Amino acid sequence: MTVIEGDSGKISEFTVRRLSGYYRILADLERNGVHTISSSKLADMGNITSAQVRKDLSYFGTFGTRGLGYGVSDLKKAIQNILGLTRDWSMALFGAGYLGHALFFHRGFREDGFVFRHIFDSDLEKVGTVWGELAIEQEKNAAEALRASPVDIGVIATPAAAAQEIVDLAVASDVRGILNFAPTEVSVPDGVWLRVVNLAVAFESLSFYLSQ
Amino acid sequence: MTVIEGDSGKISEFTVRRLSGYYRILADLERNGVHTISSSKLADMGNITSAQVRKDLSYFGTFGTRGLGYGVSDLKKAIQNILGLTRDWSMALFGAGYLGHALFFHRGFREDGFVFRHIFDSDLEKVGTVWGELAIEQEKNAAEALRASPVDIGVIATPAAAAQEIVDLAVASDVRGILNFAPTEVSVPDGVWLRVVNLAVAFESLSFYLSQ
DNA sequence: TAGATTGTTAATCGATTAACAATC
DNA sequence: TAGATTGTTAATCGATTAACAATC
Repeated sequence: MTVIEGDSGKISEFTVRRLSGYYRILADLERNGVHTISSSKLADMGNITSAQVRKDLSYFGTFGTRGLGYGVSDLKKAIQNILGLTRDWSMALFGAGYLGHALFFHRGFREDGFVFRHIFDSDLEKVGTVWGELAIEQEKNAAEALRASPVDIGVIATPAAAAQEIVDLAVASDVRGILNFAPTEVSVPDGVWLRVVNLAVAFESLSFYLSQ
Repeated sequence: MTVIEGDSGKISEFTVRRLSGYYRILADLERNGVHTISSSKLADMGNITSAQVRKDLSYFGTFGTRGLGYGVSDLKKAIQNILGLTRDWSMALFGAGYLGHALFFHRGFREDGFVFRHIFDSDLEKVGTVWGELAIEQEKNAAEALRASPVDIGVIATPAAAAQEIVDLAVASDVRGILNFAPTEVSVPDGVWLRVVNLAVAFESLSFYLSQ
């Protein structure tokens, strides 16, 4: 388990993922005009326990009122702040295939502050094609393009074989984080954060349980 | 943590996800002509410990030879069997948007035995459009279509607002598993397996660590 | 005030790792 | 045989949950 050292000790990735869940639920509640919520109601909506909710929040401060619960908008803002969603993150997409296309056009990322600034692909046929308002650039010019206009995050949606090379390129271009959607293990140096989304794992894990 | 009761006790989802990782690594090794591998080499390739590899495998039997390690092809076949990848799984895709498109055309799923048999969408503009060799069907005819031609797994790639309703429809049509890609919590009755892939969680968790 | 609910501590549960006898 | 490596047990580590005093 990857952990980070913060003011309040070590925060596990389990906690961070649940915070992301609370954030979405709170946004839904706010949209529906709900003003306060208890840890047990929040827990029910996220299929966990109320103790877990309170414990997760306790790593970052005190956000509730005993006897009353949490203010929906206040807690949502607090979590938004904890997750670093009060600022924009600029991103470069590597790989303009089906998955890259889905990520690029996925609503919600942009609203959350995740903004694509570059799209790179090695296929010259694709170079120049415009997605939204962004033209696909030549992958081999990526280092130069990223020097002129750097990004925080590299999103890897290339085939497995190309992934490590592209990660290295992104790292050399000073990205601080990598989101890897390619179905292969990649490594990054210390100081660069890595998140992995492996679709095959989800399918295969379901297959396992269905087979039992 | 979801667990299942098996012959050898309870298998945690952590173990299943790692098995999926071993499987991919072994497939790569086999493709590269490697014949044997030790638990520690396999561990290095997956960024875990050799004890973890041996422990995971021990839940299902003994697959190695002391002093020598594991036969790559044999272990790959054994894991393929454990994960239920020796048979085909038929699937219905709900939601023919960007993400559905990416999932449908993703190479590798089909090779793994995951085959889409239906595509449903509520947008009448899309109905009739052919993807690969499959025409998009009207979502409101899904129950009927699935009665005529049932599937094992429902893949949910609809907007959040529609997800629970579609899950209920899929469950009523006797799917045994749900893969939820919609950014919302959904619930399924006992006896139906649920896996969740939430892309926003990956982005937001990266944002958290980058903010520290 | 009485009821509700937080924040936090201590207990429990389960996952990971270390260690080593078995054995190729 | 000696070296290597498995399979498994016991120890450790860390995450979750229960419990409850604090307090609105």
